[in-house]
Parts: sequence; structure tokens; C-alpha cells
Amino acid sequence: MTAEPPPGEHGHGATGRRIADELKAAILGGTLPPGTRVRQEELAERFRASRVPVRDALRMLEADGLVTVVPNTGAWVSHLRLVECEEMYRMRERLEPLLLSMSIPALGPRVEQLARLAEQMETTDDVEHFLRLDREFHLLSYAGAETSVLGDTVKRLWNTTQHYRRAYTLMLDPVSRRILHDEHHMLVAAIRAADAEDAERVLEGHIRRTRLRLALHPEAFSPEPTPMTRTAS
Amino acid sequence: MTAEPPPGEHGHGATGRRIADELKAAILGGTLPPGTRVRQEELAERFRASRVPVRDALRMLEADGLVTVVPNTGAWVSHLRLVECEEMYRMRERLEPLLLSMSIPALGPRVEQLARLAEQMETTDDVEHFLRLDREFHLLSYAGAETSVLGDTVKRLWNTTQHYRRAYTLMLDPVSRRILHDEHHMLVAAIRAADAEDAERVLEGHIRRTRLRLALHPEAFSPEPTPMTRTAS
DNA sequence: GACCGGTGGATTGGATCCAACGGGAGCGAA
DNA sequence: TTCGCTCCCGTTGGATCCAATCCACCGGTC
Repeated sequence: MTAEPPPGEHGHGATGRRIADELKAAILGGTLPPGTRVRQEELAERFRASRVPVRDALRMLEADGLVTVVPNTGAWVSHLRLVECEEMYRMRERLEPLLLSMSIPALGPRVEQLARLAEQMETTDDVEHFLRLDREFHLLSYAGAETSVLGDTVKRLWNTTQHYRRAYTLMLDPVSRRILHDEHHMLVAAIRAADAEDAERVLEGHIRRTRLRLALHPEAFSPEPTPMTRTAS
Repeated sequence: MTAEPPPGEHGHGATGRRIADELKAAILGGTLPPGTRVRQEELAERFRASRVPVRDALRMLEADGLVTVVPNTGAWVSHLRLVECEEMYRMRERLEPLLLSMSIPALGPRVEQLARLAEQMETTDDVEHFLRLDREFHLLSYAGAETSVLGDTVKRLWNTTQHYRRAYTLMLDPVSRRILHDEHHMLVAAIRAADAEDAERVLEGHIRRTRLRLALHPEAFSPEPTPMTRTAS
């Protein structure tokens, strides 16, 4: 996975990128929950820029699937329905094992950092901290792969489902929690042994089980569009 | 897969989309080969619009992976290196069987059209016609799946590799050609039998073999970046 | 009382204008 | 001759202004 560009000064020609990056951080951090309206003028003021680079930023975030833009109407932070989230997890089940197998040969000493992350995850109780560690753990396990689009696609899937992973983590029962950590440790072991095939299998199961548990909590998602049905207030 | 919006009049608020669509058609059709510079003012004139919606369109196409935008410098039609193309084919090997298996239960009578397309592909000699049929064949086989992102991702992979599939088709030897058609017929048979598992296997092999043959023809791609090496002119 | 159509404000989309960056031609020095 | 510097022009990026669209509110009518 290619590292992102250094966070240094964005000079001229990068205002849109800057706005997009900060907005993305706000969305992923949970400050802007799904469904919140995003007004161009408001952002322009917040970032001391005109509305032109804001529109650029919104287009970029739309491409990332983080924002939904409706022509002539406005932009909202994207929200997922359960079926869409499941679909993304199905994609992850197929793509991430591939990415991991491409990464393993070049991971080298980073395995030890993976092991540390897996342990830290067991000891934290803060949801936000856990999410950060989990994300770092998995993305680090892909850091050995030199990829152009596969890595971006996987990151995109992580980003668009981030908010629901947060909700899901909150209602994780102790047993599932135990299993989750065990899977992480098994993953570390397989990676340490450079057994790509086994690592693929463990990871697929890890994502798959998460998807199945996710389906047990439809209340975190926006309702399915029920045509011709008025929601009695 | 969700059908794209009807091609009807784009009124106000869709100029960027219109430009992006026509540009995309030009790129996929081969009119604008990889590497050609895309100037904003030029497009603005061609589409009787200002440069603002043109920039919108370029951002959309950048998100589709069809053009590459360098800040303060310009935009070019994207070109792939062999390793990137192989990576995309590896993604296709994983994603398209999934998409197909989601599509099969709802394909219904469209199987017959698939069979017709597979036959037509055998009888044409025109490369452009073959490409259209092949694309239609596979995308139609996914038409039963109701997806939000999986379908888009697969389409994106098809689009970005389209130009190289054209080059590849040109230098297809008779034996490989025979195998390719056989695979298509096997796919139709599996779909007709509603045997999703078998269809997945056939499709994976189909894409995989294409990838391997593709790797035999690196001359169609842009050279790998060879650092610290001056290309003697 | 509920539904339909018109109207005004808020918001987005597009055009035009100005500023900043980048590349290349040309000149000069080693 | 070749390397390096400078200046200039073409292109892109950003700001401001104007037009088109949508939404909510309001009044009229059945």
C-alpha cells in the first residue's frame, strides 16, 4: 500500500484537497454523523476559501463514498442501509485476503508491531481508541503490498463503513469480543509464519463473522426504503 | 446492478456530468488513447461551457480512474503499467465471481440473451465489435444483482482496463480464442443450470487465464518506471 | 379540514475575471 | 558545448458575481 502524501503545507492548487482531508477526518471521527447536511457556504467560511474549492472537495468525498451529492439540492454525509453494509463486507471478504497475501512477503519486522497492536486492543475500553487500533492493525498488515488500486479500494471500504463499525463495537458482547481478539492473534501467528494461505483463511473468517454479527443489529442503519409506506409520526 | 440514469436531457445542474459522460465515451471508445493531454479550455469550448463544469467533469473521471490530474499542471488520460493491470485482474478474479453469484438467482430469461451474445462473439472479426459484445455479455450476466458499490467497482475495473483489452484482443492467437469462447459457453451453461458455485469457478478461471496471457504482452503497456536510468534518445 | 397552486428565500450551478504555479526558450558563464 | 539561471507565456486554481433550481410557506378552493 502506498503511503499517503506527507501532511505538509498545501500551497496553491491544493485547497480543495485540504478541505476534503479535514472533512474526511471529521466524518471518520464521528463529528459529522451520517445524514448531516453539508452546506457549501458554511464550509467555505470555515476554511476561509471560496465555494469553488469546496465543490471540488465535495466531489472528491463523493468519489470516496463519504458524501452524497444531489444536483441542485445539496450534499449530505452518506449513510448506509444494512444490505449495502453487508455487501461491502462481502467485498472485503474477497479483497482483503488477497491484499494480505500480497503484503506478507514484504512485511518483515512489522509483525512485531502487529502483535503489540493486537495486545493493546485487548486492554482498552475506549471505543474510539479501539477503533483506531483496529484500523491501524489491519492497515499495517497490508503495508507490505505495493498496490495502486486494491489498497485504495480496501481503504475506501473501511472508510465508508467506519461509522457502523463504531456502533457495532459498542454492542459487542464479551464472547464475541474474546473471539475477535483470538482471531487477531491467529492472524499475527499466520503472518509471522509467513503462511499466506492460512492468513487468508483466518482473515476471511474474521471479516465474515463480523458481517454476520453486524446483521444482528439492524437498528444501527437507516431503514430500508419501503415504497408507498408512510411513516406514522 | 443498478441501471444507469436515463440518458435524457441533462438540464441545469448536470453540465459537468454531461461532459464527463461524453469524455468517458471518447476514452473507452479509443478516440482518446492513454497519455493524451486533456486541456480544460479546449473541452470548455467543445462543450460550449465554462471551465468550471469541465473541472467538475475531470474530477469525476479522476474518481473513475480514467484521467490523472496533476495539480497546477494538467490532466492526462490515465495509462496503466503492466503490474497495475495485473492487479486489477486479480481484483476481478475475486469480485466478479461474487457479483455473478449474487446475480444468477434473478437473471431469469436473460440467460438466452447471454447465449446469443456468446455466439455472436464467435462470428465477428471486428475488434471494436468484439469488445462491445464481450462487455455486454459479462455486464449482462451481472444484471440480476442488486448492488450499490460492488457493481460500480467492477464496472470501474472494466473501464480502466478497456484500452488494454483492446490491444490484447488484437494479438489473440486462434487457440486462446477457441478457449475463450469455450469458457463463455461453459459460463452460459452454468448460469442456465443456476449452479452459482460452478459459475464462480468458471468465471474465475476465465479472468485468471486472461491475466496470464496478458502478462505475455508487456509491449502494450507503459514502461515500468526505471529510477536513475536515462532513456537514451 | 385537506389538497392544490403560486410565491419568496435560501442554496446550488455556471460564467467571468484575476492570481499563482510550471515549463520552456533564450541568454550568459564555466 | 553544456550547464544553469532568468524571464515570459500558457495553463490551471481560486474568487466573485449572476442565473437557475428547489423547498417551504401561504393563501385559495373544493
